[in-house]
Amino acid sequence: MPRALEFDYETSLDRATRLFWKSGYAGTSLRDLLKGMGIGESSFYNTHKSKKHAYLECLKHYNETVNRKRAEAFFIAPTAALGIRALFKTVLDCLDDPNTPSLVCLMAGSLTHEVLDEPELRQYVEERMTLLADAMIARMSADKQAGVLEEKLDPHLVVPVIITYLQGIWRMALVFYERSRFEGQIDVFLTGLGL
Amino acid sequence: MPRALEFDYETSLDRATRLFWKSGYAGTSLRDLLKGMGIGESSFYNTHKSKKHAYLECLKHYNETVNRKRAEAFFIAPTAALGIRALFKTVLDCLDDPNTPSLVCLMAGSLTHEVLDEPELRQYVEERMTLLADAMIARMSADKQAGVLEEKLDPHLVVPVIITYLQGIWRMALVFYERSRFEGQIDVFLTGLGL
DNA sequence: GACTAGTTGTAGCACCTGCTACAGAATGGA
DNA sequence: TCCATTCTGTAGCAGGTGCTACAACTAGTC
Repeated sequence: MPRALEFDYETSLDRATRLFWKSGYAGTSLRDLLKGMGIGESSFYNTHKSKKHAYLECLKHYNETVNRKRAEAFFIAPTAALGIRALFKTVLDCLDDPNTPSLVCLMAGSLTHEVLDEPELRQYVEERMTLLADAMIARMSADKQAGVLEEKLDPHLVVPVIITYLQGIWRMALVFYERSRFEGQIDVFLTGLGL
Repeated sequence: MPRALEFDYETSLDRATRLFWKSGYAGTSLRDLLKGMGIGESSFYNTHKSKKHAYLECLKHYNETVNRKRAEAFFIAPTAALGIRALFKTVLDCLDDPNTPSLVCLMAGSLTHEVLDEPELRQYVEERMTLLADAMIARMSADKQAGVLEEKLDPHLVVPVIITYLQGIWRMALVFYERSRFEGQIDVFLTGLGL
């Protein structure tokens, strides 16, 4: 091994993730990235095939850190219903956190032409969203069998509704955000669904 | 009047709108616009101060045509509840229409940093969204007074929930769209709210 | 100490971005 | 017919884009 990397890959990736998170894929130029990551073009292209691939790595990193915590909040809760409420709470906490780079989740922010038009990125986003949906569906089904959840509730129908609403929240927050209002609206939404 | 415009302003604006609608603000270059509109840079900058202002004009044009029909569907319906269902139907019809340039409403697609960071654009989007919300709230309040709508339903809480869900739909459609599934989900969502 | 394999900084490529300057063309009124 | 006024096409600017070529550097191996 003739020469070691002069920068820490993990921290540079974390910085890149925050940059993409803040301004989106197209809104973050390569120069912005390099400056934020603290490396030069050579180092960048030695570790990332292209800007697109770097973005994909950032998406993965984001899922393994930020979204992982959200998923945990869901799974730790004693019931699916409480888990979903916990999940929404993490979203509001994120919106409130002054440390958060942006009012859109990086994954939710990837639901745009510019990202979805790239097959590799699209595939990953689709994959991740189905993964989340399937996990929620499984959890709710288990609750139903255990008798904790109303029998008439169809997880295959309710879960997509929840995810859709979640996406809506990330968009609305960009325009109007006020915690108490959002809390009230989420409550109306979830109790309506019977959760 | 020394010389008349050689192109029709309205049709050129309509074409521009469809281009922005298809690929978003940043995704549509000035060259794309000119080509699609069938005019040269001189003509463009004689009628539009800048690309940003042209986008604003397109947003207005979109609201006066596409969104106007949606609003009409809402107001024509005998009750607010039916109006909201009619509104959702127009959205699904739009998603199904092969003539539709994109699976995101131009207004919903404007809920991005790139657009919202421009003060003039942001102001217009905010204004339009509050306008729609207020109209829906007023309609629901009237229905409540008339005894057509459940008393316990709070329009100021329910309407934002509906709009949030609407935004979510426009995002989810980019990833997974299937009419029958969406119909089922919308029904679960609205009946949950008591509509 | 030479060799080799890897990393780094610099300079620059070809292309695209929104936008402008300017000459030429077309039309009305005097 | 000349003028003024407006429109249009062309050419090009200054700056930004993602990316690459290349020389210099750094380390471990022989």
